[in-house]
Amino acid sequence: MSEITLEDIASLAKRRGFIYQGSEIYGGLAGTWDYGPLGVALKRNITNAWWKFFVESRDDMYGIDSAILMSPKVWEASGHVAGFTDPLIEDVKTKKRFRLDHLLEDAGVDIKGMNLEQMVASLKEKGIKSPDGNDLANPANFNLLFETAIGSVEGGGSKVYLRGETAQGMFVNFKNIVDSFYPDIPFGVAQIGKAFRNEISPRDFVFRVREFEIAEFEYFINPTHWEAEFEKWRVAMHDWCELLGLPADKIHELEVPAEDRAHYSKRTIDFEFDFPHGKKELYGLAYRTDFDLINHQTASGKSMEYRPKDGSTPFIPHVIEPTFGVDRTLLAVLAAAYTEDEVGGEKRTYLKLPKDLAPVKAAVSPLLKNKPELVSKAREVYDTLKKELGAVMWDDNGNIGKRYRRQDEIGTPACITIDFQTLEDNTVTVRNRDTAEQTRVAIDSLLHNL
RNA sequence: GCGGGUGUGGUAUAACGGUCAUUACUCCAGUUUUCCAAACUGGCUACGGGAGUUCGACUCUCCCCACCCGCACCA
Repeated sequence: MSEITLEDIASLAKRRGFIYQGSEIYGGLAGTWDYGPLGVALKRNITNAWWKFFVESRDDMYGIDSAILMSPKVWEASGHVAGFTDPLIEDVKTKKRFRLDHLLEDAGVDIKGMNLEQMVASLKEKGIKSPDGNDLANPANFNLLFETAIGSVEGGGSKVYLRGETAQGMFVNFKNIVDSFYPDIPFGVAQIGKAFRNEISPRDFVFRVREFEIAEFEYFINPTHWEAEFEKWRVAMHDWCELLGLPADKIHELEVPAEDRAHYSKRTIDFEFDFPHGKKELYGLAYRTDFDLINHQTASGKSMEYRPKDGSTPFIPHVIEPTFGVDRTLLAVLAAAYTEDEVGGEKRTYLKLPKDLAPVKAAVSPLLKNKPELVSKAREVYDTLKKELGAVMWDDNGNIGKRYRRQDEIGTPACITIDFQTLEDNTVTVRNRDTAEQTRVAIDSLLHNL
């Protein structure tokens, strides 16, 4: 049994209708992927489980769905317009690009408030060369925010950005939530939605893409006990991983050192997962302090203070932010579920998905498709289950073994087969995906059994 | 963005400057089949896109696009 690769997963995902290359018939568009029928089902099951786990099952969490287009002032206040930009400069010989700001900082230059021109001037003044020892040229800013324009007149209109993260939608609605519900602190605001980043090089299937889905929440706290809140969510994130069926020994916490942290963060933990292409970031947990609320208070002129009901001193809440990349979650789930073993001496591939996540909950088949009495009985069972479970598939392709293998590959936990005994005593066989074992179950207790 | 590699049906592949582009699996229709990709018959589907060279290009050249590996980036 060889190591599984990203390509194994991408190939199965395409073949079975989970994930397709974006705009494929036109040669594709880099960094975009389309979810097919099974992919969207799997993704929904994941986001629904997330919503249930972090929002619905709690009484301190408020869900929202904010607009993708937001006032440009939001991104100026958040620091994304300035801070989401990387000034890069090119080695004239090797053509490698380096961070201009990093080169200056390494040379002891204080770059605060410098624009690109000033940085280049400072670089020349100091005679800084590239790490490879050559001259540097062609400085350029790379901003990760996608831009578009409001207004249908070409060239006219005003510039707006596609949101680079969903977090700001939560911060700008902080006041609204407080006004509508006046929750006790601590409380959280949660959202699942698309975000966009103009990545220089999208990579590794759906791992790094230009359009992606994020599930995250901002948990507003009193800063005096931020460590305890941070710890609470750290543990909850592991519980979530377990719920997804991700093996605990494939999850690694990385304490992000101060110099690598985002400017606003006092503490960050990356949750890394052993993906087929290596140990990579899956989730993040950050203590964002009061950075965002203060920025928005300053920029908007609206108070972001929270007045405790007990009359104690008002304060601007601090924020703990757990972030979950949905596409990365789906990739991790697929990678963890992808299993090869042998049944009856034949190799088989199957997705060992948790029942709740499986895109198809059960497949129904007549043992033989040329026996009308079996087919009509199977149809009956199918119709009943379909009504109750929804995600049930009818499968009468080829022979029974072939159907089992087919369902294995998409992770269907149970295959229900109607045979001649069914006609006599109203029982069916239920075949288990993981063990390939079959049990006889009365039709009446099928629902309960699944 | 830089460097290297790759691009042939849904998947995995073969060949060739010159008839209708090979094979397997999948898929579809049918025969058959009393539980793990059986067999038989038939069928759909491909040279990533665009220019150029040539009498003729999937094959050679250039440009573009996408994917993979390395670097860089990853608030």
